[in-house]
Amino acid sequence: MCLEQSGNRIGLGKRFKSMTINLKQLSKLLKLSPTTVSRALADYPDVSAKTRARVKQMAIQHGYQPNPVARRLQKGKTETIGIVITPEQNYFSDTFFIDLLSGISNQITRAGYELILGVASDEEHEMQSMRRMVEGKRVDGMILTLIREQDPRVGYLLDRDFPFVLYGRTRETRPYAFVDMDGKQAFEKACTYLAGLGHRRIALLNGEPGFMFPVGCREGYESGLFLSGLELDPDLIREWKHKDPSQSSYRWTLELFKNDNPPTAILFQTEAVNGIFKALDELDLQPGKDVALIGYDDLEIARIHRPSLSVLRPQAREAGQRVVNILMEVIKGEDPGKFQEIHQVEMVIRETSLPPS
Amino acid sequence: MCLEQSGNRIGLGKRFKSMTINLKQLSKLLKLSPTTVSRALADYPDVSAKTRARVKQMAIQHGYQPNPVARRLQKGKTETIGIVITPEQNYFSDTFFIDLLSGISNQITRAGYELILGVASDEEHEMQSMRRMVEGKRVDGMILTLIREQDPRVGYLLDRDFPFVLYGRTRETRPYAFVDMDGKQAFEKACTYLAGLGHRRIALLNGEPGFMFPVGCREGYESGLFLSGLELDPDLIREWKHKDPSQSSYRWTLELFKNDNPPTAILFQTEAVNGIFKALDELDLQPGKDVALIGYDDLEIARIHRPSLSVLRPQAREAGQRVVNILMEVIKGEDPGKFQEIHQVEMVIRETSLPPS
DNA sequence: CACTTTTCCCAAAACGTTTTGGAAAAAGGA
DNA sequence: TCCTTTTTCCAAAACGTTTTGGGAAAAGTG
Repeated sequence: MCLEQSGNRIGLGKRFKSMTINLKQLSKLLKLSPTTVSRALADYPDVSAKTRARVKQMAIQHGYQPNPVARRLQKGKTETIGIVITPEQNYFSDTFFIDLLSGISNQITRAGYELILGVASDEEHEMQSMRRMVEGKRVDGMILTLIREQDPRVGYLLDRDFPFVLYGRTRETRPYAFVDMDGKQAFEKACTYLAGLGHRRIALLNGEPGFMFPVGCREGYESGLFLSGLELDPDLIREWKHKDPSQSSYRWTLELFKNDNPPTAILFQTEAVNGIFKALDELDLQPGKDVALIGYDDLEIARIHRPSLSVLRPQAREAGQRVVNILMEVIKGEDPGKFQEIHQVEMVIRETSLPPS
Repeated sequence: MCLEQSGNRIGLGKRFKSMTINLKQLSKLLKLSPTTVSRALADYPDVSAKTRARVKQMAIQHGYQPNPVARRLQKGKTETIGIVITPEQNYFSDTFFIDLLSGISNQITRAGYELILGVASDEEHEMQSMRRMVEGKRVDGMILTLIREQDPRVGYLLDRDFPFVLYGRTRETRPYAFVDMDGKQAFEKACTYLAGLGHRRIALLNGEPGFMFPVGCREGYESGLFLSGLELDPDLIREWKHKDPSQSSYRWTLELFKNDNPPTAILFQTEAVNGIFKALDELDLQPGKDVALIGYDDLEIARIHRPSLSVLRPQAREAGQRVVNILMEVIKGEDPGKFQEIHQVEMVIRETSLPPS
């Protein structure tokens, strides 16, 4: 008993490793060369069907899996994609982002690649984390999210011809690959819908300037007003802060209704909904009834709130998958400029988009 | 112009690679052997101070960084840690988890390691994703979170002597390494605090059974009642569902106040706060004034809500860092049973923990 | 049968490091 | 001076794959 235990102890470190078999051992078992085994498993045509079957069967039997590190060295690839997130900017608490990440992760796994994650506290560390991945030869490609209008990451990667794909867009003249939601079309649709219901004073509570996504939202809003024959009133447009969406949107909503000609509808990013609800509550205005609301992103709260929130719903999972598929092409050497996708956004009408009372 | 462009085009694929230098090239530049250069950079004592300085200077000048893939192959390590998250179980939308992840990621980077992320849709895929990492030799160790009472992941890893650390605990007799928050002490503290204010009917809205963390919370709650000389009333204990914290806690809170002897205080996980606020609002009860509230986890909403929510605040970042430090020791071969840490939880009194009216 | 083609397999090299086991040169001791 | 010790460097092997460039045996062709 005591002996057995100490026997185990000594072997502990090695035990796991010894459970695993490598190519040379497998080939010895089969009385074949490592070359042939490798090629059999990779379905090369120059190995006979009979031996291929024999090899595969033996591989399964012994649970052989090629050591990815060795393969990466030989192939000169890391088989790894990098992404850096900055929780400070909130973004992450959004189920939307989780869906995006889920799509990304699953597609990467399907390709036999790995996703490595960096968590940065601010813009500077974000860049630092990315440089470590790129210059440290730790990844074959990068995925960028939460893009800013002037985004140094994009210039950095373009300068090095390093493969990357944006979820979003930026102001950059050189061609690059991206997948983006059609925020413009979405907000235009929402705006004309509300105008069609009879709303004449439609407000926009937009994301923080500096980031790219509010730009499209604003364009869509303005275009929607124009198409509906409504005037643009700068008093009805404000921005919430990324660092605390609820707080800033709360303050802004209160302020907005001090106006002598207050809005009857608000367009906004769903992230900011808590502050709006809070403010409306204090003002004794019923969401949906007194003020129509349409949010961008279908978060949990939008579904469970009473009244439930009408929203614009981007298909985040699908977008994440596309990002990865495109990145794989770019890594293969395809021209990034060929891959610029803008995805449509669906509108989900629930209880907060009624005609004005 | 045109020529230049096409020149660039042709070289595109190679250009990035050619920017980077490897050990052999560097050693040629220095007129030294690769051995010496490698050892100089690694501060071995058998290379003279003079050449070491020369080597390091040249390495910096040419931006040399050892290829991590080659080093991993030689060292027989992946220098990689794995983690799998399951967004279905919500968990992730919690800033608490982001803080934990942030601590984990930063500490892993500091160690020169990589963090690879799996996103699984359910328990089965969670296991599948982990097996891919472990059996595919893609990681040196695993970090597990959101632990269940009976957690197959733990048994799986123990059976293989594969290094891992839990954030949380499980029911398992074999020794394993973990970092956990002292949920028991936290809820006991909160409970006795409320009782000290004069509350006699204190309710517990606890996490879903099956997971481990609600167990400690309940123990602390019961112990707190006992220490305060209060009876345990099963009618005052309910569980919310992980899949939709807000919805289930909303229903439960409404139900609770149908009681002829309703509570004057509620203990709960902050994750469930939206449903509680919503229900209290409908019941015309003011949080803090009519019902005292203390939540577990200091989420954004706790700070910005008016009245602000008193909370128990776990130090997630620090916990994440500890998890990584411990995992590194376990990977080195230390006995996992030596590393079992339970961290204290701080109580933050804000506006929702007043005496009963 | 003799020659060509096809089928099937393999030895050796390569990927970029680190480690092992010296060996030459310099320094120290008598 | 000669021997020993210390200092400083390096060639070769190893990590576990995949790819390259054949080569032997079998099959086809006339």
